[in-house]
Amino acid sequence: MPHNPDHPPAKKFKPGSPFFRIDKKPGMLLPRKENASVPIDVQRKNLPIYQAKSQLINQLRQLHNAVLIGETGSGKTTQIPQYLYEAGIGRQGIVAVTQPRRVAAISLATRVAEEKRTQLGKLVGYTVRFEDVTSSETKLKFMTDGMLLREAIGDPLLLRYTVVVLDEAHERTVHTDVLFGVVKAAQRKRREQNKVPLKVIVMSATMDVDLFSQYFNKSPVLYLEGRQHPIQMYYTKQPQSDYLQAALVSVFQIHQEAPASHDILVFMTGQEEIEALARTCRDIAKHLPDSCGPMTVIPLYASLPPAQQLRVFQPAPKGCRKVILSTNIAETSITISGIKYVIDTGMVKAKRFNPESGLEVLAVQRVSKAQAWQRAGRAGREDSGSVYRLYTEDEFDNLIPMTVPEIQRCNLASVVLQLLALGIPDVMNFDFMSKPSPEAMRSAVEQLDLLGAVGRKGEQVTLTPLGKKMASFPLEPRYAKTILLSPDFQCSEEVLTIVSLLSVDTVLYNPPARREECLAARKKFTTSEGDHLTLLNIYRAFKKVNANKEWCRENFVNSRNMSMVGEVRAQLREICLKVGEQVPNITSNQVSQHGCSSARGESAHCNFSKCVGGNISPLRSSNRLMNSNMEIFHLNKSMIFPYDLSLFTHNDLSFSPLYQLSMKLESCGSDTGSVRRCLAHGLFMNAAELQPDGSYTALDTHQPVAIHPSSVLFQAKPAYVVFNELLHTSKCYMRDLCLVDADWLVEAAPEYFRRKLRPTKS
DNA sequence: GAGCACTGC
Repeated sequence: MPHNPDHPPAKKFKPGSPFFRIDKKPGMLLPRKENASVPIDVQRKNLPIYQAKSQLINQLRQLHNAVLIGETGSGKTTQIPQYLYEAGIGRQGIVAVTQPRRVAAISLATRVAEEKRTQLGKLVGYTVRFEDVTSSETKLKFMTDGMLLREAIGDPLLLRYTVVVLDEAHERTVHTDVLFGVVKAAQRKRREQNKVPLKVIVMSATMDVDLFSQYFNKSPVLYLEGRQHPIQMYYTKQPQSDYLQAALVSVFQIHQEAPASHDILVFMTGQEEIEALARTCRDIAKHLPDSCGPMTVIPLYASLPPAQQLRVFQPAPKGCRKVILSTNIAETSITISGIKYVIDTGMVKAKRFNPESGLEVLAVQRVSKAQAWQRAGRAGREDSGSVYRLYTEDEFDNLIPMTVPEIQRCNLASVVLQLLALGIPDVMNFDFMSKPSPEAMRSAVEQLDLLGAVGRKGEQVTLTPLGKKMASFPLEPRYAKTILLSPDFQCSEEVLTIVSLLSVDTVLYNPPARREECLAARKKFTTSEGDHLTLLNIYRAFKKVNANKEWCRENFVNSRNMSMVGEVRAQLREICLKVGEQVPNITSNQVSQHGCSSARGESAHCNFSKCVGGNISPLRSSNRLMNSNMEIFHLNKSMIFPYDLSLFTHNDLSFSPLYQLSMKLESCGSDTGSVRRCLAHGLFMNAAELQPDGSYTALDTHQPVAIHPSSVLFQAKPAYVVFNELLHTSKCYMRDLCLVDADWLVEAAPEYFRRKLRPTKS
C-alpha cells in the first residue's frame, strides 16, 4: 500500500463541529446482552422517556394527532404503547404499532411482552406476513406497515384500532406513506360518522418534522430526549475523486493509531466493491509491520448467506481489529455493537424510476444529509465515537436534506390498485404527504387500464371486478393478473409456482469460483422455452426429492429461498380460493363467450383437498356460501374468467359450496405451451421482437433491448419473448424471458398490439 | 457475455 509515514492520511481530515446524538434502541433488532442483575422494572425506569411519562400521558390523552420526535434510545417504541395501555387510553380497541421491517415488529413485541410479564400473543402480539401471533386478548399489536395496509382493504376505517402508532416515519417507505393517507382518512370519517375516535401518533427520529405536523392538521410536536454519546465528526480537506481509495487509506490510518478493541464500520455501495476492498484490505494487512495488530475484514450485504451475515456479531479475537465493510443494510436493518469508528463514503446505490420509459435504474448516487446522520449515529451507540466523512464539509452542506421518499421514485401500479381497493374515491388526487408526479400517477393508471383492472367514469378512475380480485394478491398487478388468467389455460398450479419463484429472492446460487460446475448442474433443468419454465423445472425437481438439502447443494439451489417459495405459493393459492368465491354466477352462454375449458372435476377435487386438508366444517362452508351469494348479488355480469358450471351437479359432499365457488386450479402437466401462453397474456406489456439485424426492440416503447447474459435464452434468437423486467446497466437488458408466439400477444391485447406490432413474418 | 442497494404484502 502506498503509505508515507510522514503524511498520515488522517491529516486529510479536518474536524467538524461535535455532534451529539443518541443511538441506542432497547429491544431493537439484535439479541442484546441483558444485564440480568437489573430488574426489568428498573430498566424501564432508567429509560430517558420515563422522566416525561406523566406529561406524555396527559398530552396523548387529549390529542387526536401527535408527532413524537424521539431520538433513538429514548425508549419511545417500547414504552409509549405501554403507557397508553396503563393509562387506559384506547382500551376499547387495539393499539397498533407499525414498523417498516418484520424483525423489528417481532423483536419489539417480544421485548414488550417480556416487560409486561405476559406470554407473547396474549396482551402483546405481532402480525407480519406468514405469522400472526395475536389472540382475542391482544391489546398491543406490533405489525409491519404493509400488514396494516392489507387489513385496511377489508376495513378502511380500521375499526378494530383506537390508536395507530406509525413508527420510523422518517424512513418514508411506500407503505408508511400510503398509511399516512389511510389513517388520516379513517380518522376523519370516524369523526363524521360518530364512531370511536382514532388517535394517530407519528414517531420519527429526524428533526425535520414540519411536514408531518402540517400534514396531520398542524398537530403538536413532542420532543423526547435520548441517551447521548458524543460523536466527533471529521471531513476531508479536499474533495476525493476516488472514494474507495480514500476508504482504504482511512481504514489503515485508524488501524495504525487506534486501540485494537475499537471496531470500524465502512459504508459502501454494493457487493462487488465491498468484496474487492475486502481482498485489498486483507492483502495489505498481511504485510504490515508487527507494531500493527492483526485485522479481520468482514463484508456485509443482504445477499450474503445468513451464516456469513452473523459473522459481524462475533467479537474479533483479543488484540484483533474488526473492520466491517457494509452496504446501507447496516444503516437500519442490522445493528452492530462495539463500533467506535464509522467511515462514510457518502455514496449509496439506489433505484430511480422514470415513468416515461417505465425504466428503473439502479445507480450509485450521493447520500442525503439525513442518511449521512443515520450512518454517523452508528458510531458510539454504547460510547463516544468518531465519524470520518470522505467528503468535505462544503460537499456535505450541498447534499439534499432528506432522501426522496420512495413513493416519488417507484412504479405506482400496485399503490394505485391498493388505493382503489381501499375505496378511495378520487385516486388521482389522493392526499399524499409527498405527492408523486402526475406522470407517474397517469402511467400507473394506464398500466392498470391495459391489465383490465380499472375503468373510467369521466374523470374518475374506478376498480373493475377483475381489479378487485387483483388487489387481493400481495403481488405486482401483472403477476396477479397472470394468476387470475391461469384457469383459462388450465395451468394454475404451474403459474402459481412460477409467480412464487419470481416473488422471492433468487433461488439460484451462482458462486463465481464454481462457475463451470454451476452451469453444468443447471443444464439439466434448462429449456429453450425460457427462464420461467427452467425455474419451474427446478421447483418440480426440488419437490421430487422432498426439498433435500444435499440435492440443493449439488444443484446450486438456495434451499432457504426455495422453502420461502413454498410459503408464498401456499398463500397465493389460498387467495385464489378466496377470490374465487367472489365469482358471480354466470350462464353457460357467457362461459362459452369467454372460451371456457371443459370441466375436470377430479383433478380439481384433488387440488382442493391438498389445500385445505378437509378441515372446512360444514358450518364454515355455508357461511362462506352466504357471503358468496351476497357477492353474487352485488356484482355485475362483467366476468373475466370462465367458471365451470358442471361442478354444481356433483353430489359428493366434499364438493362443498366453498369449492364450487372457487377458482379451478388445474395442472397442465407436460403441456408447458399453455403456461407460456398464459404468461404471454399476463406480461404482454413486456414483450420484445427480434429485428432483422439480430437485435431486439421492446414493443411497448420501441426502445432497443438485449437479452441478459444470465438468461437461458441468451444464445437463442426467439422471434418474440415476454420478460419480467428491464434492467438498465451497460445496456437495457431484459431479465427472465419466456418464448412466446406473436399470435398469443395479439389475442391477449388486440387493440394494444394493432398499434405496436409489425406484420408477422413467417 | 453481465453483475442487482434495501424493504414489504
